Amino acid sequence: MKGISIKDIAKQAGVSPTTVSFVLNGKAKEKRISDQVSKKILKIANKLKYKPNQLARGLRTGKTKTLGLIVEDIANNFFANVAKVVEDEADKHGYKVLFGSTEDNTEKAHGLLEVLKYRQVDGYIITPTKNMEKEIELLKMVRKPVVLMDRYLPNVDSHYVVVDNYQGAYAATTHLIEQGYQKIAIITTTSDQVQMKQRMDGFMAAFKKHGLPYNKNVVKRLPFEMDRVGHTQEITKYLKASKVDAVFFATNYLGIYGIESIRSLGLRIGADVGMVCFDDHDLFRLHSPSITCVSQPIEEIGRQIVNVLMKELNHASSTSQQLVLQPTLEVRQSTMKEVEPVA
Amino acid sequence: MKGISIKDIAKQAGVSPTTVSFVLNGKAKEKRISDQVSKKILKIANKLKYKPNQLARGLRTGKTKTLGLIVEDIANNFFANVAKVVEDEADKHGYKVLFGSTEDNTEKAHGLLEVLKYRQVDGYIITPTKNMEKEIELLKMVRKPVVLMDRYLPNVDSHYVVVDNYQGAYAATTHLIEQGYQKIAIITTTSDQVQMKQRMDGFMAAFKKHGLPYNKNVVKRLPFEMDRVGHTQEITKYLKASKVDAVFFATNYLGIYGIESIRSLGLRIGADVGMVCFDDHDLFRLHSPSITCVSQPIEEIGRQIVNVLMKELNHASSTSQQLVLQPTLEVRQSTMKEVEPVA
DNA sequence: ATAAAACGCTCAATCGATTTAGCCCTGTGT
DNA sequence: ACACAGGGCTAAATCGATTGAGCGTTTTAT
Repeated sequence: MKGISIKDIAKQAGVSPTTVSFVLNGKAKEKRISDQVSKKILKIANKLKYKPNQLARGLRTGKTKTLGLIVEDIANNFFANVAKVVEDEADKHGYKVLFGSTEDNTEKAHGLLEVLKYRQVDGYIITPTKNMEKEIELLKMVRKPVVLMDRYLPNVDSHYVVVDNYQGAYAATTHLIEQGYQKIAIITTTSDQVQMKQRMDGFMAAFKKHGLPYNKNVVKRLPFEMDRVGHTQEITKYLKASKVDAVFFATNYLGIYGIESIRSLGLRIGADVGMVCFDDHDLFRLHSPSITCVSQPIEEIGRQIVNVLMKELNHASSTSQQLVLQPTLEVRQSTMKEVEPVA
Repeated sequence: MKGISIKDIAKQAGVSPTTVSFVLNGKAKEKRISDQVSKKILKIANKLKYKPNQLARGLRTGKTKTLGLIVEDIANNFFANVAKVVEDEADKHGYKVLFGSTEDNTEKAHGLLEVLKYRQVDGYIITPTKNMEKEIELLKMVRKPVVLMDRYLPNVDSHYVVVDNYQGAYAATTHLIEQGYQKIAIITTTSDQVQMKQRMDGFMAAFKKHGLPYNKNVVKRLPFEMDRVGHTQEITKYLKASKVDAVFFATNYLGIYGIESIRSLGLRIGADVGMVCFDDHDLFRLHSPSITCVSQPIEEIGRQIVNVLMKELNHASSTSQQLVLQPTLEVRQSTMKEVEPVA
């Protein structure tokens, strides 16, 4: 079941494999191959539908034309959407994508990197977990392009594409305040990764700016590993105990659990408890009442990630490309104290 | 930045690369390598953290330990969730996954297959588009294991893992009828692929069984390529014109568009228009009113897909493994004519 | 005692493409 | 007439692992 190889073409054209390789790699001019021979080879290659064996090529050149995509959770709406854009864009450049989910677990992330490394992927797109500084540095050492996404590592100088988490959270919180909510809380993860920290900071900044009393009770942190039931129970418990009148959920899945929790308490979203969530979702758009959220420009995130990576793959730059894209606040019904008629 | 190769180990152990290869591939006994040498090699390999170069190995053996996953849309909730399970399971067997979305477009699917082919993936997981019969047959010819998912091709004898679309649709429709809805419609895709056809058939069978008048007006078909706006407009138009009192949406994204449409008409889901959707979604669970749906056993689908594929990769069987898993009807508020108090 | 088998390991070819070094030929300059 | 410079192409090494054939030594069988 062998495919067409460079030898087959060489044989048919009556030339050496070397010549075929030169021509097929566009080095005909540089290597002074005559036009006649070039054309003949091209024609035959076309006729035979020759496709270079990527393994052989990779073995020789060290380039596999493969990217590694390590996300937190490929089943999550945000990451799945980014993955799609990434795959699409990469494809345009002739790259394929290997993927894996970390579940925000350092061990899993480590395992994924390990595998991708000895699969010799050319570049990495990584949603880093904590304690990944060393591994990222290591990749830099071996000159493998890396683009971090969704978050970055403050102590590592690397390329990254993220959104302005601070501004997003600040705008969301300010919006809640301006809508007249008084006792506002933030529900976030236990993780102290930069994107979460920035969302916290944006939240707090809005608090300060408007002179709201800030204390540790306004923050509820929940571990990523906890399951759905655990999350909703914890959120429900917290909401019942703390008597807040609005909540900022720091990620999309927390927002989803949050909706469940608020409703299980018999409270009306918007009227009784305002809510904003970081990251959009079909669910937020269509929920009644619809959920105000900080929407990330997914298309652009994906495009830029690949963009940066391709630039690096072609000619490594000395300075890190660090893109901070602006999210948009999608104002919906969950932040209206007066209940709007359901559309 | 070369990695550790078999040669390095050979040198350190004072043996030939051949011997190292034998030992590392568990052929020590078979190839009569002494225990001392075996152990020494193993120890050195461990110390050096040797990982075989998959490219070289693949070039020689033709096995890449890579699977190709071709889905309709990786950003779709269902496929993203299956992808996650697949990646996880494949990983357990030492396989990595390359993925791509077809958008249900034959050309795109063809392109993906082409790429995966000359990337020499060992096995394929495919959500086939129409007119893929030839390509699947071709893969069979070259003895590449293929498992179809979500749907299969009636004219091709292949492995597949799907759900019982007929039963799912039958149960959903019967449920609508039993809830007292009279003018029931189905909104589906223009595609005549088997999963859609079976959902249609299940729908119609329930109609017949209960003596409901069936005519072509109860069916509305929409093309996959249409965008959100187009979909909602068309659905809205149809609902307004046809005066149905319940709708069965044949896929999750149609259901999502359907919710938008029904609401834009100012109708109450459940009370004014009952609805059921094939395939579950967070949105359906949390929507008010919550949406009754036919839920697919995603975990098991993913596990079985990999399961079947691994069996084939180890020893090709002569008969096709064709798994039809049972979906479950999740009864929720969207099929209650009396409006329940929103929880 | 001697051929045959068992041991324990290695040589070298192979997978398919890339790439360095270099061969032979023709034409130009002197 | 002779060196030298391209022009046009190829041989062979290389990437790292696998594998069929085989080589020298010792043990077993007859």
